[in-house]
Amino acid sequence: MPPKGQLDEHIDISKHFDMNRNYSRAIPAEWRAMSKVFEALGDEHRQRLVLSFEPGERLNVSQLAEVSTLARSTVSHHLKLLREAGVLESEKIGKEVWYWINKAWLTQVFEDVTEHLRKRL
Amino acid sequence: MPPKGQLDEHIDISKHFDMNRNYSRAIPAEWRAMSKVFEALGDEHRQRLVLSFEPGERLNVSQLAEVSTLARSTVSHHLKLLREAGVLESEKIGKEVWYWINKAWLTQVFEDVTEHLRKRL
DNA sequence: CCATTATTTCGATATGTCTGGACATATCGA
DNA sequence: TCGATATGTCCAGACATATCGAAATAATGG
Repeated sequence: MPPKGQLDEHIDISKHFDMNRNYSRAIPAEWRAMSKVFEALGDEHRQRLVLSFEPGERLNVSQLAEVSTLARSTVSHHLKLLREAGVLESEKIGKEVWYWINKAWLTQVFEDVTEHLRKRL
Repeated sequence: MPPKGQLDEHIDISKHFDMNRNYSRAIPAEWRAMSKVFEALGDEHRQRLVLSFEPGERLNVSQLAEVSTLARSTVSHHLKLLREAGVLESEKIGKEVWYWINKAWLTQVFEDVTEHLRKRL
């Protein structure tokens, strides 16, 4: 008997489904950007941190650590991941580092993925 | 001039920012649904599996395992997570289990989060 | 300088996730 | 019922992430 995955010589299986065979190829740009976002927002603590912001608001690490149940250093770690994912932006002013939501970019990426979902999936 | 969000030492700190203090409270419904999706799509292999589908297409586990670089049991594991997250749906027909993208629901959830992002963040 | 404050980095440990092979279950046809 | 096929589950090792406190870094004011 043929091993799994091997094709029956009489039938070309490729004609039987249109499956996207690009599995190992590059992921579409809009998904690649979103990939980091998914990863960042997949964690409940990071999600809560993001939801701590009011519209247009900037918050520093101490303020975020204050409402969080985590240690300051841990909050700092999560903020770093959120910033690297593009979810948050930050600016250091004096001793403090202020964070805010990268709203425009985030909205754009979400819309791109939604569009890709609509048209290509 | 003081940067936005910076505090005056003479005045009660609580009056200077509207930070959402509901950190430890319930996460909004649209984010709770999205939470699992984020987690599921945060993994590159799972993302590739999802992107393997052509519009409206149904694929079974063997087909998905075939294009994947992972062992069949591993693919099965990832498919389970994607199904539990609501990204994929499945139906068993005979010996085979067919998977497809839960497009309508997924689109809806993405739009809900985008709306929440627009209006509340 | 020195002390203070805000934040990040480091080190250690705990916890969680990914992975593939072995095994179990389900379905179908002979 | 038996054998083949398709899928799911369990397990254990490898690997990654989360967490905290302590130490290090940076900025400020005296």
